[in-house]
Amino acid sequence: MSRLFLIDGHSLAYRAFYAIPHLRNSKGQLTNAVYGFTTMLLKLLREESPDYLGVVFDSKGPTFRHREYSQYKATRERMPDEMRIQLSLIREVIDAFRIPCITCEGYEADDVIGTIVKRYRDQVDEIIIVSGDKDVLQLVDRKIKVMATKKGITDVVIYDEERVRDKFGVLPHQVVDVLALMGDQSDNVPGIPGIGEKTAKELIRNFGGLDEIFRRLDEVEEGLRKKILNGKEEACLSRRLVVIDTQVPLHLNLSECKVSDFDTTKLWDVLVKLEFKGLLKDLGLKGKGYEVDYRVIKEPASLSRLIDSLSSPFCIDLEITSQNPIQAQLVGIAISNKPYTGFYIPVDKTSCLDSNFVLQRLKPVLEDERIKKYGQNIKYGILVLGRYGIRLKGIDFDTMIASYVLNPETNKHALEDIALKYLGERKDSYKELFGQVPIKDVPIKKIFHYACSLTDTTFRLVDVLKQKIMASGVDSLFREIEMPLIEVLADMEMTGIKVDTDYLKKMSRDLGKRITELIHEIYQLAEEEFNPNSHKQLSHIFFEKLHLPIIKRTKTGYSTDEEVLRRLSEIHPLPRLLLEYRELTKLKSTYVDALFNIVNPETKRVHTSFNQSVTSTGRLSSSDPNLQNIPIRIPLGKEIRKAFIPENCDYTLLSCDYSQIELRILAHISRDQSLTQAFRQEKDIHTQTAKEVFGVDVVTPDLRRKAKVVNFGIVYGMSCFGLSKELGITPKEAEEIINKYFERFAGVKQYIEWVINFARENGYVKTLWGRIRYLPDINSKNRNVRELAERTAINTPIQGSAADLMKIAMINVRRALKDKKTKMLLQVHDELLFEAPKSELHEVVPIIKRCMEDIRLEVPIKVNVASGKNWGEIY
DNA sequence: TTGCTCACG
DNA sequence: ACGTACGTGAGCAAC
Repeated sequence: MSRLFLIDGHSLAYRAFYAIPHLRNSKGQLTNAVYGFTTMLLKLLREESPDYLGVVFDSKGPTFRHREYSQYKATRERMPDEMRIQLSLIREVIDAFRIPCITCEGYEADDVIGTIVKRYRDQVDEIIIVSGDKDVLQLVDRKIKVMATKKGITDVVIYDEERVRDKFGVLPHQVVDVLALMGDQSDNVPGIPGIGEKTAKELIRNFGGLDEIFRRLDEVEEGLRKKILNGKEEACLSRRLVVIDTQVPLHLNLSECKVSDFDTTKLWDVLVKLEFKGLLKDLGLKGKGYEVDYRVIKEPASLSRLIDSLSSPFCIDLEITSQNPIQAQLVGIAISNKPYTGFYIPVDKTSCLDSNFVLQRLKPVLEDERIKKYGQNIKYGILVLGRYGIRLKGIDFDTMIASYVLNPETNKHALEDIALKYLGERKDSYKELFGQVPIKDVPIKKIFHYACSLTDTTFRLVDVLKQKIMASGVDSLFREIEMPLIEVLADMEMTGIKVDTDYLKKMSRDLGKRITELIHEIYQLAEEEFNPNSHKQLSHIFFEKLHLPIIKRTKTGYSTDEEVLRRLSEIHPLPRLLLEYRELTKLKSTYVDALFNIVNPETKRVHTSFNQSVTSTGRLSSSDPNLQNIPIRIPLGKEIRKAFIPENCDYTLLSCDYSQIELRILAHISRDQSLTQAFRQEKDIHTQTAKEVFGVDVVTPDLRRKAKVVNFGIVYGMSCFGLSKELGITPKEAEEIINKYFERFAGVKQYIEWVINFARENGYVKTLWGRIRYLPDINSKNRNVRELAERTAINTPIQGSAADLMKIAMINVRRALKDKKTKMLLQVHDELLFEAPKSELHEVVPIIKRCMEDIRLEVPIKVNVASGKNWGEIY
């Protein structure tokens, strides 16, 4: 049985465009319609295996219908530009599938489809029209069906004769008569005024067709008859407009629609361009083939030859047993120093190349500053090599970091992502190649190719990324800040911070006891046992059993967050208990117990990971454990900080934090008179703001608090609603405060307007040190989306410049402390934490202060220094 | 995996 | 009429 499928191209593209709201490639181009269209096409090919397939598009110019009726489709909204630009990409995809795109000048897709249906209905067993448009239902008969998208992009429904009758109450060939009577809003087809869907269908059901109605008008009830008589002309016109023309002068041969293999090269190119990684994988497409020369180093002599050849830049990657660099064991080393080549040195205790031997041989090269090293996530390599007593030097280019400075917004900086994006090569990840098999159990003859391909690809990426970095103007950010920072972070991670495990143990016990008590009290008040961690069960108790008022909703139900609980505790004792329960369990599970479990039992130190390629603004992030969110605001939480201690009693912890760094940056960027003056005169900035905004001379603590909230809000691009909620005042009052602020700090207002404009015109914003963040949504038609982009445009230069500044300081501090015993341990965005011998304090404090403050801006930069016997007692 | 909540700057 | 402050990571429940 042979089947022909005819797709209404525009109809399907529209459906895809609206079904998939946001999808962009890394260049910010909208690709939602192409993606949806391609997915649907692929699904159709797979599930229906059509014998013949064609995609039909409307022609560009006016059609005979426009000549017939000048108002035809006049109310139709113009195709959105974001959609229009995707049409040619859709055609490229169709082309790559070797499917014909069919159009005919002066005719709509429906007419072309109708013509094809009529012409070839005898040559195939079945024709299926794929369209979201109901007009084509008129073509349905025994052999012709319509496949319509129901909702989303994959849900479809098939209309055959019976289904049309069930759904519309008339036979397929009667559809045109129904439309002639009721009209079609979307095409601006008039129909008869006063006759809607219901009446139209009933008339056609009773009379069989339009002509029959006019012949037997006397049988129609009087009011309706009048309408029909008056509207006769419109009805006839409408009918001519909705009837599909099946006599289109079309040059097409059925054989052109014969489905064949797709053009892999073309498909590869277009899918890479669009960055549809999932589809590439789905289709099993590989990049263009290329010859590689990958070798295994099996004995000392060839190792020597390799080492001798390593005089120019090379790329290195370590194959290890674990994700965690602290416990990772070396399995092999891959090296590439020319494109398309690679060497793999397996290290094994049992062979003559054991890890110590190989590393000792490589050490002089690895530690040679003059020989440049390339790598992907080099920090990891530094940490592993550090454990083998090797200090990697000459670190020149990290492809992961390069990808990050090029586009900090994405989280796709894995080698597979970068290779696809910049080389157009699809790489298999370890998991795809070897699954769950541990690296030690993968035979060398398989792993060597994988390992060499990693270094080879990384090596070849360097040139491409260098070009991109120059073109984006982020070269000095990359060279002078991000690359040097890698070693600083590696040092800090290696050092770690000491934790008082006995103290944590006791705290865990105490918290545990109190939590048990609380649970009992909660059960009593709730009069039943339930899991207080379960948001669902809790909502049930609060809002269905106790009928407490609903304060806030979440996407899926009722909110029970802190604000809600606080307000509910005014009227019921249970929420208060829940608040305490939440606080204690959070502290216990997230901090006390988690920290205890991750401490190195021998050294009693924890080693966090500082990630350099995560945030969109340029900040660092910390994980495993996250040491950037250790409690400080709430009193009990602060107790946890006391668990962080110096190595021994000769040492002390030293904290150096930037004072009001973001507001100082704002003062610098905006050059605002009042703001810069306040900082130059070393005024308390919140007090000063309060004076200006509230117009008072004596600032009460409460007014200062309010001004502080305003200052925070400014940096975030707040709305009057946001401020009103934060201060517990009406939006009107908040608006007055904001207006007053902008009146007194006009430079800040100007900055905000300027930066939003800059983003609109350029599609990105920049920090003081040239870090870029793209904002593709800045011109979005969706207000919420656009306004978020505007707030981001305001905030990113501020937050990001502060991050840049801190990174510069860290690099300088490390260099200045090179010969000191004092060690940098942690960075918490605006604070650096050190471990210093008490005897060295007087020496290092001025050094650190100078490094951190020595950045010339319009306003002075100030660092507060404090020390203590644990992290909790510093402040 | 997603959603909610909550710890930090 | 709607939804509304920037940037993170982690634990837990429920699917």
